[in-house]
Amino acid sequence: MSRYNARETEPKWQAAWEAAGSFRAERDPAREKYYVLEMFPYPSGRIHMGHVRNYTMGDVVARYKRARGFNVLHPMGWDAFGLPAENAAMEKKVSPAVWTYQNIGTMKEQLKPLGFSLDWTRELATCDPEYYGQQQAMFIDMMEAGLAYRKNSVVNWDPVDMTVLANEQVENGRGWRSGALVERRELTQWFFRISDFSEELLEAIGTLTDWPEKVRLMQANWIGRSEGLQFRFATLGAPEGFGELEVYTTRPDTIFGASFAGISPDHPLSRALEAGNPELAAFNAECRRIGTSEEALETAEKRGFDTGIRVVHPFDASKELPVYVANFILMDYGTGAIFGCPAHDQRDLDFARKYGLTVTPVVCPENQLVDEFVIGDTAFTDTGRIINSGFLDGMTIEAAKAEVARRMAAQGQGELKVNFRLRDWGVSRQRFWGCPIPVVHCPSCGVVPEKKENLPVELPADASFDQPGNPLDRHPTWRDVPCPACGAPAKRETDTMDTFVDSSWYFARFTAPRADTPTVAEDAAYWMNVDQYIGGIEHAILHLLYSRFFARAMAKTGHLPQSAIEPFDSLFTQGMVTHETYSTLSEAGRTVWHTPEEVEIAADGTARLREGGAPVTVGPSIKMSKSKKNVVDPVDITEQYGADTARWFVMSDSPPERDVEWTASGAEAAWRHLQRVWRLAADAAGADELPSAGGDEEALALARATHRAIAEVTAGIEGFAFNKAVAKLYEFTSAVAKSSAPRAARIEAMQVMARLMAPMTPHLAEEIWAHLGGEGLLVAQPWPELDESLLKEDTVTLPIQINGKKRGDISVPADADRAAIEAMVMADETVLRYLDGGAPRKLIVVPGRIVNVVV
RNA sequence: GCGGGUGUGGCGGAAUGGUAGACGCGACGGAUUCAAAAUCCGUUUCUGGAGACAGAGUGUCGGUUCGAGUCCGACCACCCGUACCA
Repeated sequence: MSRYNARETEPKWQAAWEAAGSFRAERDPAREKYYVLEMFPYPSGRIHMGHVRNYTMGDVVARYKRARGFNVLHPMGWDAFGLPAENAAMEKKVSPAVWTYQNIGTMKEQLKPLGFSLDWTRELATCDPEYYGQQQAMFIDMMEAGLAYRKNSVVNWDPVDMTVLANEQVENGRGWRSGALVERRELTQWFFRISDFSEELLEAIGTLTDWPEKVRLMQANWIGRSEGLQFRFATLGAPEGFGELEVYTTRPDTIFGASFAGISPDHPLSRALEAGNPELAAFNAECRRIGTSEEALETAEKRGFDTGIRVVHPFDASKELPVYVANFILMDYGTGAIFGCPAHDQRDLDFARKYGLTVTPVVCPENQLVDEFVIGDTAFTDTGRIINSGFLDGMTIEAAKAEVARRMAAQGQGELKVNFRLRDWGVSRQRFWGCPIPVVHCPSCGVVPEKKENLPVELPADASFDQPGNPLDRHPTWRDVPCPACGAPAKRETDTMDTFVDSSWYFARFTAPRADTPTVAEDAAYWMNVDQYIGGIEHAILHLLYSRFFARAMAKTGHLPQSAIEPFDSLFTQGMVTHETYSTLSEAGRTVWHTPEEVEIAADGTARLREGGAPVTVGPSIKMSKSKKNVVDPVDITEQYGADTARWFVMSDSPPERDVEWTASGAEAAWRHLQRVWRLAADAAGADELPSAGGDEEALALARATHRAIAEVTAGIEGFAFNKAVAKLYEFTSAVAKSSAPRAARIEAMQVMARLMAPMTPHLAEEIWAHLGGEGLLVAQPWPELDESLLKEDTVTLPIQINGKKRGDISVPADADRAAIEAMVMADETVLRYLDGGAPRKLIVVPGRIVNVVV
């Protein structure tokens, strides 16, 4: 018996598919289309198990849908701009473009042998001028449509490297390279008006019925609609021009519990006070060192600075509240100023306790006496009745909110306002390796878009990375250009675009990747939307929200049909591939990460370096990442066992939406199973026709198993439960192996086996198909048809519970009614034993499911 | 901090409120073999018992139900995101 040789077989079928053009997608209005897309990879240099898992899932869907008769679009590209290329440029003296295209070449070489059914003729890379030139054209359209504008905003500034840092590059408030304390610096930057769409993006979540509920929730919370009151305090002792302090609150009902007002360190009032108050200036400087990330700001110790300014309570002029600058108030949300009601907000309470401010409860739980209600260390945030609040006393929270709003409006001091947490999308990056923002700054004309015929504005090939900062800033021949409007000497914008812009429309570009416009109407109309989008849960908010916005912006500027403003019909978020982390400490006390290959794990679980034997700290299993070096190379698996084994393995065991921890042990098992299937096929083909009594019965039993497999595998694939589909294929394999059905029946079973396995293990499936005399390429065959009549069972086994515990079971005809089952149960030996002569207190019969006898 | 998720044998996991542990890995036993590899068959949640069987058991504590891994409440641990990593 010859063994199945993946190394020879896989390239053979890949060549056959290539020659047949099996995966080329052509627009054909006569056929129903299906667009399946996996989030495109960043070309880091090598593919990893996460890619294999992601693209295998998409490929299973693509191949299955093709077998179902759809005209399938399944493209691939590269999310090719980004920081790592610049880091490589600085560290290895290689140009970002060279580094990136080399990586793309390597990764393509590693992907191809996996046999994904991709239309490679549509390949694109976002760093290619062919792609980003069209992006620049859309940027100009968006400027003209009022969707792009400039305003000031803050960045992390490294004062030693004189460069802007990404949040990731800030470690404990210091720059990762220089170690310098980070500052916040204000720059004029480009923004997209995503906040104009807050309400619509929120509303439309309701239409995304084939998205995971968790993603819809996360997006809704991110957009963060709140209904509140915006009002103005009169100030005492504030500088010129700050007679009022405008605050936003969602709890106007607690206004009588207010004990302080708080403003962000970046609030204009705080900035105005800094000049004459060195202490405050120092406090603010320290706050700014926390950086710009919300996480860092929120987890930092809550601190405040009493400005000495007071505000007057809007309903009681005798009450004055101190105004604090507080490090936890974000300038980006609301007005950058709040009032604090410690009794009913935990953060305010912590703050009040720290600075000795009064804590007055103004909402009392219904079941508690007002006199006995005191606030300890926990703020009361539930519902109740208003107390200690003058004219609000006795009201519900809702009534009090309305009353406060009414009186504020009457006093001309405030108004109801709907607020969103979602901020406009800042797209400027002070970096080289991104899509240049196609505008020119002219001393007389101001900000002028580049002429479309001059696009693309290409990145220079000769940038230097020998000093930190953006090389475009110090590249005179690239930077100095005539103004597109008046021709006078002017300067290009040297900021490039956020890489999220690149990934916000690549799905649309795939429908016409070589066009000299961003999209082509007919192609977009035919192929959009993406029917099935697959990617990591880590993109649940930003990438998907930006794409939803961008599709709307493209519709407004005529680049997508209105029907495509929600570009992803169905979304599946796969779990990540995780692995343990291995680290040692360097002499300088810094953490040094090691790859799994560098580490040897002993039987007792302790780990040491293969080289030198130094003890290694084993960290928790987290997302595979280059920076932590906890990566496993799929190329090794593919070379040893073949693509089908790797594909089969990543589809088995773990449910696709869950994280999977990579272990090497299963690959061997997957390979063994594929060998077994091959042997079964070869056996069936070579079997002698044995005249066996009962052959018909055996054949029927095998046909039943076959059709059960068709039903179960189909359900598994349709329901994105690939691990269950795989489990059912294991069972089916077992059934065929044990069957002594005649040759023809076994050949038929194995032909169905090949067709059911084809989405996961396409090469093996083709080989079996050919070996068993199947017509043409299996890839062009339809999905096996199910004969429902073969699924029906004559008898079913019902478990019997006594008091909810299983004590036995009975076999009953499948069509037995309740009364018949009851009679059989009451005659059952086990039941009689437990009843001990008595009558059951209750008898629950769920036909086809279970029987429960309560004694 | 905040938002979202996950938690079941030695391991990955299965289970429309209805037999907890399908399927796979590992382990153990057997067949085949001069022997091994490969392959095939069987056992495998834990505790007690020769066994029939009994008791316990789905992160922790409590609740709803004839019946809870599944529903509700409180907590614990870990993971993802937190707007300049992609």
